[in-house]
Amino acid sequence: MYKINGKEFKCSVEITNEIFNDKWKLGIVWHLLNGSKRYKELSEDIYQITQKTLTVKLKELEEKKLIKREVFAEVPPKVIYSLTPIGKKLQDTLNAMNNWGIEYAKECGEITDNYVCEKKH
Amino acid sequence: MYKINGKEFKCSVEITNEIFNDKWKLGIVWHLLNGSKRYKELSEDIYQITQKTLTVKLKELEEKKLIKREVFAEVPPKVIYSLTPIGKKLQDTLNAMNNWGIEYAKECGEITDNYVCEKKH
DNA sequence: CTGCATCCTACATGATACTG
DNA sequence: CAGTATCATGTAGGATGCAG
Repeated sequence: MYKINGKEFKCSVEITNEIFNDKWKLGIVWHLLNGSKRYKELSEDIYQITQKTLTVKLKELEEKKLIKREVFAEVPPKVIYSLTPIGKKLQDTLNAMNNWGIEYAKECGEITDNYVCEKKH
Repeated sequence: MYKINGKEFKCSVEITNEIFNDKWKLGIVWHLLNGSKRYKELSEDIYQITQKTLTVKLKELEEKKLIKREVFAEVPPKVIYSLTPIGKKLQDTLNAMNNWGIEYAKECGEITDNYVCEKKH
């Protein structure tokens, strides 16, 4: 049994599932696994996320201590987002999800192009 | 690039993320990795899911070809749910999520008990 | 560039009752 | 036992505009 911020979980899979039970957070982490990025870069890299949602999700990830936010006092402003150590540990999970997605596409869909994300893990 | 049921995905992580972008499906698969189960067993094992939601999620998993549904013509009725081969391949992903959840609890929460799910992988 | 403030809607989930 | 049928609701996410 686990307790995080007063909330109880009976199984550790529940923890991971709840944190990433949304449309975008996993994708943000996936992109940050390539290295630190600015707000603008993320908003360009992550297909079709709106600015508002990106801001919300980055804040959630920061609150959950998965990413670090660094503000540079410049004009124009510059903010760098990067993964914390525990955030980086999501690499294994994301890799497994990535591999399974490919398997699933082979079996139940089609691969229409050789373009595969813009990852270089 | 991938296409599944007419829908396009730019990255295989997106596929996995979209399928499991809900509160329950991953947990159902996680339980079925222990072996086939009846409807009733699932509804008892999976903490606090309602019957309606369980039915909806089982149907979705079946449509996506992750589980198989077998009906036995008996009275009272008997229905067995089990993972398909592609469903079973989620083992790696679930294991990774399980491990990460434990790491996260160690770092950002607390482990209040030695009870860890009822898994025996 | 990096956000925040509003308004709005769809959908996932829950509560409850009922059935072959 | 294994579901269906209704009704209700919270909230994630989108659209748009503004700001330091």
